[in-house]
Amino acid sequence: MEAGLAGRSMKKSESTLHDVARRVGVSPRTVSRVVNGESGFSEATAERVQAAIEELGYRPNLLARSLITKRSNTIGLIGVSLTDPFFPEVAEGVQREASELGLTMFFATTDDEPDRLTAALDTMISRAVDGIIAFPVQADASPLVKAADDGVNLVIVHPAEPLPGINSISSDLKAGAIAAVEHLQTTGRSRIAYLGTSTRSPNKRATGYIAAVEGEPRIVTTAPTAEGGLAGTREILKRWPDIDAVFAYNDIMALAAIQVLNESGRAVPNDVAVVGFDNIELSSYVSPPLTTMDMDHVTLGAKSVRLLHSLIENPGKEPEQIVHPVTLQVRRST
Amino acid sequence: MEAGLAGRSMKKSESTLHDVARRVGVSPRTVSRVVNGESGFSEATAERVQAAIEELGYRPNLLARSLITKRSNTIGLIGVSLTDPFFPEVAEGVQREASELGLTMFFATTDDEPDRLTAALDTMISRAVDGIIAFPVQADASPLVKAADDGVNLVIVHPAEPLPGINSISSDLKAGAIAAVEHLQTTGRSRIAYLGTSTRSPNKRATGYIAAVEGEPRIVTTAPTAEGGLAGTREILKRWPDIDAVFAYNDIMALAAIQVLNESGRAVPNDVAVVGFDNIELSSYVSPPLTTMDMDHVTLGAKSVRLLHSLIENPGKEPEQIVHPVTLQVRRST
DNA sequence: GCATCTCGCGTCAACGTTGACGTAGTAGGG
DNA sequence: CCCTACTACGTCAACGTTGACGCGAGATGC
Repeated sequence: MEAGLAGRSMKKSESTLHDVARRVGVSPRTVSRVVNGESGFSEATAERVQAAIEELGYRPNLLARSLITKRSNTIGLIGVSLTDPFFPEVAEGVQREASELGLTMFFATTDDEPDRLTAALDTMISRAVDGIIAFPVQADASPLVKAADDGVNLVIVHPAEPLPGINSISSDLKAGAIAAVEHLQTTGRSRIAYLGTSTRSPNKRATGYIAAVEGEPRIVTTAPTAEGGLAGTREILKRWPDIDAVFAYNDIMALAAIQVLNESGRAVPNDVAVVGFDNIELSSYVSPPLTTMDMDHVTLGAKSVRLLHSLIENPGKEPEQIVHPVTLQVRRST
Repeated sequence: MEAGLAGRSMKKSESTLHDVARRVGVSPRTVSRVVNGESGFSEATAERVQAAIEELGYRPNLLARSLITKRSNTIGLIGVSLTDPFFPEVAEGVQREASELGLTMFFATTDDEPDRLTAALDTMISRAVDGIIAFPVQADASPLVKAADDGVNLVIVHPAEPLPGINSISSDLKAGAIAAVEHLQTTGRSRIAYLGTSTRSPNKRATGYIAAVEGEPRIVTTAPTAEGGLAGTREILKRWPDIDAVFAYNDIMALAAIQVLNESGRAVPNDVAVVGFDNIELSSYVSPPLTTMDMDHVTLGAKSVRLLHSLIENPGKEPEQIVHPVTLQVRRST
């Protein structure tokens, strides 16, 4: 209501509980009760306090609140890089679920450098996060293990190796591989090759393939890249020219396989069916669109928040290792 | 050194400056000085303090520190969704630069809902961020304007419309369009059509095209989607069958254009050259790989952090509108 | 009519840190 | 020998909030 040169950039000096209290003529403690919806105040005071809050543009200072309550309602998310194809999806799921649960999210990436992982953990812990979700990929997980031992609420998404005693959530890769092979079998394929990779020793996809395939497994291992896929597929055709299906370790390799199969005069899917793994975006754009296994990273992220939340709410809860199903995405390559 | 049932999950009770101080036999204030690298302590005490910090696993409580210093060394990043094709790149650039500057990042998405934008701003401000970067896309920017008026350090990336008095950073779309057209001209094309869209009124790309093209502009506007691209390109061919180049509003439309051109018996790039805009990932995988304009979102994100940082360090700094260049990515479609 | 309870507050201390200021002891200058 | 300056601390209050507790007034129970 004041005349003059108001407007423009009035840097509103943050007001506090005390300012509101003074305005209304009650104690700060009473304002605090109203703000937090506790009991112990009359309807009339509540209204006057609310009015004063509006007028002053009061916002609670969550730092001060957290300092005393020992709860910040924040969680941290640590990943490798947003240029990784899956991490944005995981982060999206984390963000959605966190927002749903009223949690604010810290975010950091490590580029798989152990020092940066340690640094990210340190700052987040120093900022009193209630818990941390990590999607560490290849990196050395020992800083994470140490944090968990220190009592930090921690959930690891897709740990590279099993970490007993630590909360984690992984995709059911073996079941996914079995589903892929079974899909090929039910669509009439019987000579199914596995275009695999040997980078990690106990490869769950390979295990699933071996469990599901009938007769002698046809396995070639190579690098998990486009080049590896090209070479590996040629090797497969040389060793078993009569195959009628290829199950690949990932979509990039599957696309390479399609290319080699076409070059060799085999039509996909008529002569040879191809199933990939990962459901990268590209796989729905190529011709023929690729049948593949989808890990549903968004849901994976959301689930990891729910797990973390249950840790926060139930201190001393026993660690849990959740497996998340992988679903078949049927397109035109099978 | 203690025997017994130690190990396992020793929830290390957070230690404070007081604990360290007691251990060393100095005052907390002295420990604080050592931790912050201030002056006023001897080399000997510093060493003993450091040792005690190690032993106790002391971490400064950044909430308490921020509460009193009024600086949190945190910034917030608000975007629409990580499923948006560009936001992860912006976020990656923001994260890298923030990490470089010692800033911790809050993160939130809005799905273009104004209420969620307001909510994200509110919590971040309540958590005393030093500044906020927003990548709002279509949403109503008024909550952002209000925040800026309240004195929040704010940088908007790619504001939908110019917001005078507010710090922003945008891609130089007009210059990009000019560069695209000039590239076509220098490679010998003279009858260049623009496959545009009419969603936003003063379209910078259209302006650039009109400025650079020689003779009468050939413009068709349609929806900025694959379907729009198909229909628009057919319209172009009907009206100007003799065109030798198409400049599209975005890559999706450019890819649709290539498809229609091929169907009409025109070879790309031999008969007609095509330039897109955005440099989406897909554009390097298609055949022929698409020549397009790259907005370099990672650098854009990094620059926005530097701008925000300068705001934080220089209170009262005049608002700045930065334009970031768009670069030509030549591939095989031209 | 008195004890008891509940409501609607207020008071005080504490969370872990740093800013402002004080001070004992030593060094150096004249 | 005194004054000044500096070093190496310590003390105290404050940041904005909430937990623990206290207390008077009115309602309720018997």
